[in-house]
Amino acid sequence: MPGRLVTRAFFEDAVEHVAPRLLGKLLVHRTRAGVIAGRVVEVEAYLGPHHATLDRAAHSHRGPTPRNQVLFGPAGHAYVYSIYGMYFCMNITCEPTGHAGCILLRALEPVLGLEQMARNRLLDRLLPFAQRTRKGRGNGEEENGALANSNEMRALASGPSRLCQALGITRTAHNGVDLLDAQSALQVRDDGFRAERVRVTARIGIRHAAELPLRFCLEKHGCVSGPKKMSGRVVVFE
DNA sequence: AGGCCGATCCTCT
DNA sequence: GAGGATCGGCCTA
Repeated sequence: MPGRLVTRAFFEDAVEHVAPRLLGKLLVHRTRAGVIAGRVVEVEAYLGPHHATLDRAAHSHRGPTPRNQVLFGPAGHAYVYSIYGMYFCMNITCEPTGHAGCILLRALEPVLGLEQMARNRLLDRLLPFAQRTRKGRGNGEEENGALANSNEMRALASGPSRLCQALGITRTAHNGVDLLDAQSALQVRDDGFRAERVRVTARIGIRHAAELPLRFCLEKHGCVSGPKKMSGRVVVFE
């Protein structure tokens, strides 16, 4: 398993604060077929109903329901829901118990298990690419900008439902899972990667509260989803 | 590069 | 009964 487990305290903070810091962390899935892992390169924050700003795009904005109850529980757990009858999206719960702030994972850079990702995504034409790629064979410490920029790499896990499909994340198997437990099949880990330039923009694909600047991505990273031309502003981390 | 469309079904009102 | 934190295919330019 690459890197080290992230701490609970990291996620027990205000969601707007945690979201940009989550960029660069690893989402790791231990499966029978082997370890599948990706680096978080794009996220969106969703505000709980306790927040001063009402976020009508958040699933929690009218309070707890059977679907969203995980959001009101402790930080560092997976909230996985199904959408459009055919896909899943995954969030990570933040803030103390009772506060429903969460972070939607929107895109990963494939790091380990690229061949399994291609199979899970039903992209058989990408199997040769995944086998050829160093990272796919598991010795993947090296960062290769050209590879991260390739259409093949982007096709694997750029998009909230694509990344769930690539890692094999489903609601029945993973909703409510503790991502910070060494026993869990699904974990968030830190391998020392530090984000330098983070772009902040409006969130994608929502009707309500569409103007809030709550989408965060690694600046100029080839695996970020959505339009290539981006507005918003860039924040430099030291 | 960007816009429109249909698939498909769960959730909440 | 309506709508949705999407995706992939197909269209125009």
